[in-house]
Amino acid sequence: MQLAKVRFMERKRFPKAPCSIARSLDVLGDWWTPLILRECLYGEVRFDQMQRWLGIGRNILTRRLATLVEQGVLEKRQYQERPPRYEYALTDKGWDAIKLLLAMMPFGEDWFFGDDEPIRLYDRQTNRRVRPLIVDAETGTPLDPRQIYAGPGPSFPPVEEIRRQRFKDYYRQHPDAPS
Amino acid sequence: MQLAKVRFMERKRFPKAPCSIARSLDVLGDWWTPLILRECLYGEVRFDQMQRWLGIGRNILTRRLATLVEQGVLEKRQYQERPPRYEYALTDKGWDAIKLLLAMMPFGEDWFFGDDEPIRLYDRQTNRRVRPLIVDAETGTPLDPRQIYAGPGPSFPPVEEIRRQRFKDYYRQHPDAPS
DNA sequence: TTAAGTTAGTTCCATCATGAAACGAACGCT
DNA sequence: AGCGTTCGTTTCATGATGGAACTAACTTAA
Repeated sequence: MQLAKVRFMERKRFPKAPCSIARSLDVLGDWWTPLILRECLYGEVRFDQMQRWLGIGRNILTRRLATLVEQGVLEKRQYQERPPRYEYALTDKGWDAIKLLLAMMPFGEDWFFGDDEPIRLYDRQTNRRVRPLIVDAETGTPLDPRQIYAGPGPSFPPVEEIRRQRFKDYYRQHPDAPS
Repeated sequence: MQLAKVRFMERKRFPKAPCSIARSLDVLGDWWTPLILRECLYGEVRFDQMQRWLGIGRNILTRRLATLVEQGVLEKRQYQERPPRYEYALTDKGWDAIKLLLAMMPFGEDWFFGDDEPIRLYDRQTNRRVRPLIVDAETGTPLDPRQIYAGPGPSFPPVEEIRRQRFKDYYRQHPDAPS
């Protein structure tokens, strides 16, 4: 018979957190998942290819792929009958997740590589170099995080309203902080 | 006397990986770090504030903050003499990291919230709504990951050239894949 | 001046997650 | 039949984590 043991420490997840960041991290917030998606972008879509390039444990890869399929980020599809072999294809959601990886590239280049970017992106049609940049969708101007503040949307739980208030207070006291 | 024990399993890190994504993940690739940075964006820059909002263990928070300061993402600064109290301010590098969080928001909204975005961003000057979007820096057009391929930059280790070749092979065989 | 509260941590411990290596099942080749 | 390859699963030792208790230094209330 199974006793109802008290559970300490489960990795915290926020499946209902009213925060896009937390929810996104729930999907790809661990160490390996983004790298697995990177392999998909590079065209390494088979179990063994991924395993070799990443040096990830096969058991871990098994679990991660299962989770990603479960979450609708990847799609397992058979590419061969006998023996049955599978590859993992990005779904629409998966391709959207790839955008987050693209956003990481300029950060890595700026802070770790300088002119020595290890990887470059090209347009498949024009073969022209592509550089990801985060802008404001309305105006098209590059986003400066220091210029931004956050506020609750329409469905925000009331208790969190306090946070917005705090934010305003803080910046009232430190008009130029933190910089 | 300290015996030279064999070390199994350390969390894999890629401090020298020729990949901006891996290097970025080395800085903020775990579960809590992005949420800590989110709190900084919201103006919750003190130990106890962060701890309460996030529900993170204090020991973990201690370690994460130390790491972030070490990596130059945050700066510990005294805001009070007696008793000495500190707050954590984003550095330039930190503000750049915030951009990655901003990139996550549309993903979370599109796939988890729909019109019910829990958090909105506003311009601190104009108070106009701001929506992050990833575009190509040259042309300003929204990035479509399916339209992109990756290639090695100037400093890429030769062995990785194979990857590029593979990539090309793959897409020669599947001109429209993976979709 | 004493008692209680706050802040910013550290320490200890049980449990979870991870990487390495071994194992295994299904098939292909010869 | 025997061997290798592919795609995993299982086992095990160790690292990472969350929770609770503890500490040290100071502030505030009585």
